[in-house]
Amino acid sequence: MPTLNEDTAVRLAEVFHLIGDPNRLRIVFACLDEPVCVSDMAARLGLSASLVSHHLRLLRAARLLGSERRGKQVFYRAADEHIRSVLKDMAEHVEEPDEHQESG
Amino acid sequence: MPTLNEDTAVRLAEVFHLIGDPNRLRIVFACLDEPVCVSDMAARLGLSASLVSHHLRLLRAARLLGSERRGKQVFYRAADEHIRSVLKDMAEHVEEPDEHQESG
DNA sequence: GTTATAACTGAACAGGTATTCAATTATTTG
DNA sequence: CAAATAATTGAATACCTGTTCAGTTATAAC
Repeated sequence: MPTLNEDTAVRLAEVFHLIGDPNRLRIVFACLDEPVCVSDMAARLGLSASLVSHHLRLLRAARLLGSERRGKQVFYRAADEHIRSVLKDMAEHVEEPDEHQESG
Repeated sequence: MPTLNEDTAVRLAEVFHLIGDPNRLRIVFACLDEPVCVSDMAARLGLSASLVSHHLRLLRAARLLGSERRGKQVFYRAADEHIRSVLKDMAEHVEEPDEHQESG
């Protein structure tokens, strides 16, 4: 994997930028395995519905989440398997102690 | 993987935030497989040495990169295998067409 | 129709941050 | 020592973004 194409870098970075916010990351995690409606999400995460909705719009626009309306409620869920994989891998990295490195 | 611990979310998001900038992402990619010195990196990416250095400091502080001085030059390289895995997975996600989703 | 609930939207604001420029610190060479 | 190259640092700035608040739209129940 050599130097990264500038255009690809921008698109990739956009995705990382989105999950680079704690609340947005928690939102993605919340609907990783099952669809969750906005109000439940807000309650579970202790955030306002407005804030959650703002974040959901961004996540959906980037196709990280998909949405489906059921009556008055709108359910969101993680889009695909890649997201799951990425989050799991990165979680491992964070948990890890510090081997790998010769200077800080 | 249920709701994400708030503290873990913050630390995870910090990592994603770092590679959520196009230039920083390209920097990580540039030294993914081999150590690269700052000046080479700057030249290759078309960025000032100062800017690259600023970004490198953040990446190193988060232990995404490791550094090693060789004479006048300082070489940086990606820290471990997780980074590679995450970037590869996410690259796939970006390349993918749009299956998965019932509403935009 | 009205009322109630769920979600979305826009404006506004505070705090954060990517970038540049100038100056400074290493390290090597003459 | 001085000169040259490599890299780091700090301040300044222009831009971006997460959050809140108030208002609006959509759906369901009465």
